[in-house]
Amino acid sequence: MPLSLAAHPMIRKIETLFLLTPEERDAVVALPFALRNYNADQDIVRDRDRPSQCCIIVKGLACRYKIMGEGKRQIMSFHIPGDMPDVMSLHLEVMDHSLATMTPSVLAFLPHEVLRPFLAKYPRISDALWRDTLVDGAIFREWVCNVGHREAYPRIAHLLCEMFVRMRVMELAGDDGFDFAATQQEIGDATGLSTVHVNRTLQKLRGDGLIRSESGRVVILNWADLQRAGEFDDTFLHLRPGVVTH
Amino acid sequence: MPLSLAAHPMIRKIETLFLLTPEERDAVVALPFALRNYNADQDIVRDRDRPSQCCIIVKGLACRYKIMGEGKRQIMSFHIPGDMPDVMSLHLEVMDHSLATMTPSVLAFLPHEVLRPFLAKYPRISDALWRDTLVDGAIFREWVCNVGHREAYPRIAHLLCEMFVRMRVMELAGDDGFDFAATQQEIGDATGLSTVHVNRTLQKLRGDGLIRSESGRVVILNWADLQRAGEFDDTFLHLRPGVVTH
DNA sequence: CGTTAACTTGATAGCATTCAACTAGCGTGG
DNA sequence: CCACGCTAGTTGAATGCTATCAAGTTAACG
Repeated sequence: MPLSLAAHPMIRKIETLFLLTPEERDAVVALPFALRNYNADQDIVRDRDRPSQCCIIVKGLACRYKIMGEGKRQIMSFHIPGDMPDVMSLHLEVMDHSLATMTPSVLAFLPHEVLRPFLAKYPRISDALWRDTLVDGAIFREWVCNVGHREAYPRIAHLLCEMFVRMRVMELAGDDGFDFAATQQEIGDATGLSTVHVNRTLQKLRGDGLIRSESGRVVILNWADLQRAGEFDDTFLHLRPGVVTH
Repeated sequence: MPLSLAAHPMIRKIETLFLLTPEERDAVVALPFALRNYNADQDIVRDRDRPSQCCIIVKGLACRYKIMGEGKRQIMSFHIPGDMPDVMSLHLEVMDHSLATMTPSVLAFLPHEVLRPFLAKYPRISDALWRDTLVDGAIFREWVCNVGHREAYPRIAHLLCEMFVRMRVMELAGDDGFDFAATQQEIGDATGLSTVHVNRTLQKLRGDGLIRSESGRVVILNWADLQRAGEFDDTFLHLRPGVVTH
């Protein structure tokens, strides 16, 4: 089931890291992805699973999470179209967390047995995927900093900045805002804050004229101040120079 | 400057993930590592650097950190002999954090120009390094959970469990405890807690008979309860089955 | 239009920070 | 040899950010 070249999420994603040759691009497009539709809040892979395939998010919003003691859950990252949140399963047999959709989504799957020889044949693409997992790691480190050393207000501001830049790079956001269907509960699970406090903090961000949030959408009213509030610096996203951000 | 085979930290490290063939082992030993001594609290690479080499920790204790606003610092990981904390620089040009020793240390360096063709020649070792960076990523995710959803007591317990298992796997710890020269300040920087609170929490852990801590050394008095206190589960370390832990 | 999920608001409680001071250990230099 | 200074660790009190509890409001949806 071929995906169209123009909007191919994997190509766009890799090219946020470096430019592919035409042959490489063709090879990616020729890969036998299996598309599948998901509802909101469906698990894609679960903690302790041993996946035999990798997925790419084509449409929708997903997250990694882990259920902690007392049934609370920690969200460890959000994922947007183009992301391949389980490439790691190529090298790590057992999942140490779960992956789930947050909105109705479309995912493209590729079996490990197809991907492995493909990467052996195209080492530059293999390196690109390695690089992508390294950027993921950099984002996790940033989250450690965010949750570890920032208070609620900058913490949420930083999260919004990250999502905005990542979406813009993938051309999924205009320059004024982006679709972000996370509930306040989910933002709390990601930032380690209670729903109540997320609510109050968002109100403050709105009151300060930094953002406006409608249902499922965040409008950036003052990008400079939002970045300042979140101490945001996009170095950790390791974007290829020349990629459009703002 | 060849390192002895028996205790070669890179080999031992890779073999916590999978077993090397004799030829692969020889090839690793033959690599032209450059050894260098460091004092405590010296930077190895700095935020924004563009490293041209990778390092392996041969002896000592190191950490990744980032300076946050107001001069506070967040430690994002601790590193022990065998760790290669900047392999990522092979694929990510610019450092998004710093790397520093915490104790007097010995490091072995290998230029990117040597490592790159080496990895091209030994794809299994290349995959092992990829895998190792993925485990690093898994540890960061665990830290997000730890800092995001656990209170001081389990948070510190979890950190101690992690360090103990990692050290045991590298045969750097007996079954009763391990050398850990982090100051309470540094533990605070890593867990996002104030020095004062780290101090009080350690006292509680000691008072509950879980650990004993002398200068630079942690003695595990009750491993089962310490794990329970920290909700610790070593899945995220992705150890090769058969590796000795406890 | 009823039902449920998401969001909002107010009040109370608690974990952790901050400030400040004090102790212990250790190396240096007079 | 002891004073001095420095670092790491310890303790107490006060403040504060954030969680929790409880209830009410809005929005979405069949």
